[in-house]
Parts: sequence; C-alpha cells; structure tokens
Amino acid sequence: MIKAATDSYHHGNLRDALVQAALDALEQDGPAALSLRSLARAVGVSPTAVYRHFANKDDLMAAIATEGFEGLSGEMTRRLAGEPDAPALRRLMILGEGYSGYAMSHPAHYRLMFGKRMVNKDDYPALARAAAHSYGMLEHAVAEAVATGELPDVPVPLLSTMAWSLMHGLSSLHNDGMLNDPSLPRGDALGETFTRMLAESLRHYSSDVAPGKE
Amino acid sequence: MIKAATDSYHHGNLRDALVQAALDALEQDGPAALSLRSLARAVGVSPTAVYRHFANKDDLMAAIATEGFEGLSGEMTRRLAGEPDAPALRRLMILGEGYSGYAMSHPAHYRLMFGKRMVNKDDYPALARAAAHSYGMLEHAVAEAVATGELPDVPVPLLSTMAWSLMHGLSSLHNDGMLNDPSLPRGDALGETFTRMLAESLRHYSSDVAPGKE
DNA sequence: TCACTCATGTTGACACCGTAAACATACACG
DNA sequence: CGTGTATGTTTACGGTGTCAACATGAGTGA
Repeated sequence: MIKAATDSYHHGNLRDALVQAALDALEQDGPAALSLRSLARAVGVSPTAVYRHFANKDDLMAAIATEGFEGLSGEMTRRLAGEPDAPALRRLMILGEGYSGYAMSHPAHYRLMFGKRMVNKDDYPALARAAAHSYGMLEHAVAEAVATGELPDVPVPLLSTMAWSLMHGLSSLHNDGMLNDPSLPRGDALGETFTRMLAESLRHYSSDVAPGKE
Repeated sequence: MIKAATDSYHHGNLRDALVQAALDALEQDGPAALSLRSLARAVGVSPTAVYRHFANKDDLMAAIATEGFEGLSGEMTRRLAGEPDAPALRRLMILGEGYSGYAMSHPAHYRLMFGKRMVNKDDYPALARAAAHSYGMLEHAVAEAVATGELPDVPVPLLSTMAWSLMHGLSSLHNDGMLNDPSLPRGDALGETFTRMLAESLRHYSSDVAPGKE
C-alpha cells in the first residue's frame, strides 16, 4: 500500500511505488505473485496505469533487475569499504562473499536478474549497464591480483568469468534448493569456502598450462 | 502434431506426446510458449485432457525437467563410454565437458530443470531421483580422483559441489547471454577450458588449507 | 487569472491462460 | 455380452497482459 502523500488523482511517484511493491511481493510471495494487476492493486491504482510508466511487463521486470544489480554492486562496495587496505586477492575474496551473500539473501530477486530478458539486453541499456558495472568490479579486482602476482598470469576475462561462474552457480544452486548434502557448510559459509578454495588453488595454478597465451 | 496412429477418441499415448510437444515448443519458441492449451492444441486434443495425465502444469514441467536430467546423465554416460580407460581426473573432465555441452545446446530445457519447482522436490520424487543421479555421476568421479591422489584430500561433497557450481554457473551465464567478452572462447570451448583449469589448479591445491578436515 | 496542453490515470474490452465440474466415449475384463 | 473405468470433451470461472478511448488535473504561457 505505497501511495503518495495525497490521495489525489495523480499518484505522484507511481513508477517508484510500483518497483517497490514488486520488490516486496517478490520477497514475500515469490515471483509467481508478480502480476501487473496485483501490483497495481497493491499501489491502489487501476491495472492499466502501469503502462504510463512501463512499456509492458518485461519493461517493469527489467527495472527490477536493474535495481538488483545496483543492490549487488552496493553490497560489494559496502563490504570492500570495510577493509580498505586489504591486498588484491583479499579484496577479490570479499567480492565473492558479498556476491553470494547478496544472491542468497534475495533469492527471488536474484533469479529475476538472470531472466530471459537479458538475452535481448540491447533492449534494456540501463540493465545492461548495471550488470556490466557489477562484473566490472570483479574484473577490476582480478586484474589487480594478477598485476601484483597474487594470481597467475592468465587472461583477466578468463579468470573473472571463472570466478563469476563459480559464485553464480553456487548461489543459483543454493537458491534452487539443490544443495542438500548435510555435510556441506551452510549457504553463505559455502560462498566463503569456495571463494577461498578458488583463490588458494589458483595461486598455485601453473600459468604455463593456461590457455589464451601464445 | 504428434498423434497416435489412429484418429480415434482415445489418443493412445497422450502423456508422452505432450512431453514431446513441450520439448519441441521449448526449443523452437522458448519457455514463454509453453502453455497447457497450446500443447493440447499441438497434440490435437482438448485443453483439459492434459489433466488426465498431469495433476497440473507444474506436474508437467516436472516431467519435462526429469527428462532433462535423464538426457544430461545420458550425454555424460555416452561421452564416458567413448574413453573407457581414461584415468579418474580425465573422466571428471569428460563429465564437465558433457555437462556444459548438454546445458548449452538445450538452453530452454536446461533453464526449466532448475525452475522453482525443485525447491519442493519432495513433491516430485522422480525428478529428485533423476537430478540426484546426475549429481551422483559427478560425485563418483570426484571420489575416484581423490582416491587415486589425482585430486587433493578434500571432502568429496565439497569438491563435487564446487565443480557443479562452476559448470552450472558457466552454462547458465552462457545461456542467459551474459558472456559477451569477445576475448573469451566460444561456449562449449569455455566448458572445456574451465574444466581443465579447475582440475589443474585443484591438483596443486594444498590440502592443508582445505576446510572440513580437523 | 484563465484557457489550453499534455502527462497521468481510468474504463471497458479482448484474447489467452490454468483449472474445476459435469458429461461422453470406448477399451478391457468379468 | 455387459459394464466399469480410464480417457477425452464441454462448459464455465476467475485471473492475466495489453489495447483503445476517455477523464482528470497540474503546469504553463497569454
């Protein structure tokens, strides 16, 4: 029930209210409950009012996904700020923990961020930009770790994509309930564990075997 | 238009026909085109006939997902059979390539396999069993590689989950169009690359640092 | 101050969806 | 042959995304 201060004909900030209502519904009732009509109802507006602010449902979803990537970047930035003087590899690990931490504490939202919409990412430049920014934080940290010699001299995009894949896969599997081996650490502890294992094992990775160097 | 041989009142094998129609629609028109009604249409049957074979849409989706995990296991088994005498670590790499290969060549189907349905996996035991079997193949190979000393003495579930996360993350990111760095290898080549990198780097991973050993 | 414009919200309609209840058919088994 | 039951159909309901036509009222320039 997010409404403007006034109960006037014009809402005032329908767009933001809709996105906020969507985030609430997402966390409380899962993605199935995300219908334009129910959002309009929650905000106290007629169903088609949505179309004054979003071209269609996909457009709204893209806005929510964009918000998600911004939240993800924000979480990682916040954690980095907590250890300003950490060496490069440690910074990379902080990113990994922040990534999986955010993903696992916003399962429905996280899933939405990787919906089919992104395939036509040209249609949603703001979304593409937000996603690229998150990835950029990772790539930057990887590049630094390679520069300081804390990671082997393997092409940075390769290392970055590998780290991203590991964290994305872990978070997705966790959120989908696929990790039920009782001997495994709990969710966010797993993120920490894998980050450390990858960093540690890559440190001893013989870069002679690495691809992409000719 | 999969129909029984006869055009009689009774279809003959509606259940299989529906699943097959769903797989076709999935590959051709994406997951959005998957409606019970359109499937019924494609098979030449009334909309509600579906409910004689599936409790509801989720039930159908679970059947499709099950088929997916069976296809995945089949692909990995097939590739393993091609190199019967490969050492343990090599077998593990074959699994990784098979996994990502299957996932990347059936994007819509693969996405479905990890839908929200799996969270209540108790409701779909056949699906849970098929998924567990795929994971079991991986865990078995990891255990062998640890036994032969080709992988460090780290808890098998941990190593297995790490490998799975890496391949699942890579496949998902690829299928969602998130990997657009032009310097990266193409899709299935990436699967091979990451498998090799992980195997190689884990080989030199100092197991003293490994968690889960006290 | 007033009239006009245009961004914003509403009404009504349409096709589609998942699903339930009641009914029809015809295969299989006594 | 008779009948029970698995299978398919008809009809109906509430929900959804979206379009077209209309209503409102806030802001602006005369």
